[in-house]
Amino acid sequence: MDTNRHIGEIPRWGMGMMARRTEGRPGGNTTTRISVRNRKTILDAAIKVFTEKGYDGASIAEIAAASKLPKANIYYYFGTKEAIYRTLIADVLHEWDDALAHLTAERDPAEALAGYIRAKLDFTRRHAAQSRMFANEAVHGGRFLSRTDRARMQAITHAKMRVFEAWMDAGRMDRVDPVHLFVMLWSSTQYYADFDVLARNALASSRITVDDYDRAAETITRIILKGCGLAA
Amino acid sequence: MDTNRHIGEIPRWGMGMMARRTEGRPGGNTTTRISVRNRKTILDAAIKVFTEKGYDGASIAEIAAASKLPKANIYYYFGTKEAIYRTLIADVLHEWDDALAHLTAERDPAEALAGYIRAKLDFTRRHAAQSRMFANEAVHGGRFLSRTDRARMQAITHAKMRVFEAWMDAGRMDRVDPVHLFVMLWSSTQYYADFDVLARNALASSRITVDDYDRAAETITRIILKGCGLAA
DNA sequence: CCGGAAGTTGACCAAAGCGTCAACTTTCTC
DNA sequence: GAGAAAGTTGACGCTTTGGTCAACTTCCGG
Repeated sequence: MDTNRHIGEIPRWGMGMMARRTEGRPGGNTTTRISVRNRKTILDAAIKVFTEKGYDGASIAEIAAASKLPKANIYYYFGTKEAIYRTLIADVLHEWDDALAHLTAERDPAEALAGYIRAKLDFTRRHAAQSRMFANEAVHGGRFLSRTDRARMQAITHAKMRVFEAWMDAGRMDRVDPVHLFVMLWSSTQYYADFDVLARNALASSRITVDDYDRAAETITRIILKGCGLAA
Repeated sequence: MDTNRHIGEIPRWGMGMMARRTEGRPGGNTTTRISVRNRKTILDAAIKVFTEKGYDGASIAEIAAASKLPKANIYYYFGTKEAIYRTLIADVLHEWDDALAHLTAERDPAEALAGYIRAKLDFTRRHAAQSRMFANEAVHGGRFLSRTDRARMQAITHAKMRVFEAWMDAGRMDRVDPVHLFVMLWSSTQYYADFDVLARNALASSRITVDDYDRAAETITRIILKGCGLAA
């Protein structure tokens, strides 16, 4: 209903099976100077457009305009709108791993949590567009999150929940439900990027500054740490 | 670029000025049995569609199908897609006030906060679709949030922040930044509805149950209260 | 039970959307 | 520097979409 719309069941091009488009695209797999540069240009432009308009609202024409390349050229590198989007989603998913790396069972819980909160807020501040793009995807039910993506996310989340549990077992923090603690961490650190308008409205300012992020980090850290029985 | 597309600068219908559409619509203002029923039918169907697809992704044809009314009939009651959407957004905005009513300076802070968290989670659970629709609107920068809407939200938020400050001044809770406390409350209670896919993934279940919501309420309440120096 | 208001609806329109294509130019490779 | 591979692009096809319209039926107060 989205893609392949007027192509129907039977491929019209020669060659066997599907192939073509996304994979097998003419410029889809090349790694030449030009192709690398152009793919980057396109993805950068696409982030902006997808962030502002969402998947459905974004048009290839707009991405073309933003990247200053003709529409047909976009199709030369990415066979479909979906292919561009999926690439971007996969990217952001991987980029979150860095912040998560803070949470290891060996570290001091207070230190680790504080580090995580700070790293996560830092990331969302610097990559607000991607953050929002992902938020949009999630709000729409994760239509383009593959089974693998979900499994990966789940594995990582659960690994971190086991870290919390290890801390609790060792009596190093209060016993709380790890899932919901994780949600609190995740949601409060995402908020400023994902719901920028609302945050700005609450802060009564036209832009969220680095100072705002600092204060957010401090407040969230203090409440979470104390809330989990971790002395400051 | 969205609406009024092929109408251009000059209205084509007779009558002076704009008028027509949204306001002045034929069936736009009537309060007959039939019109009330149909408007409700349409809005109910529209919530579903807008929630799933977002503003841009939703099509009137789809809303028509979902409400089992012909497309032209939708236009009889709502002049534009935007009019339907705006109505829905305005509605949800008002419905949040109820939960907020918990937060008054006179009440015991611990009790008030616990009540708020519970009420908010309850609301998002029962009106998950609207919640998500609003989240989607916010993620897209609040294109359809009028100046009045924003002002109202800001006024309410700030009023509640003053409640927090009153509690702090009276030494009834720790001194923390009220904006960011508010964000923590808001974001963690919205998460389960807005990011349903992610929450389900973390919970490793196919549906978020009432029990899940209970555990969420308990965990969030405990961490926030203790985190703000409020004895359980 | 009549006349006007309210409601219903199929057919239609123009714009915008995604994706295609074939001809052309630039860039490599040997 | 010639031939092949890679890249470029304007014009085009078909579908969907928001919105309109005019003819028709139903409803309701007097």
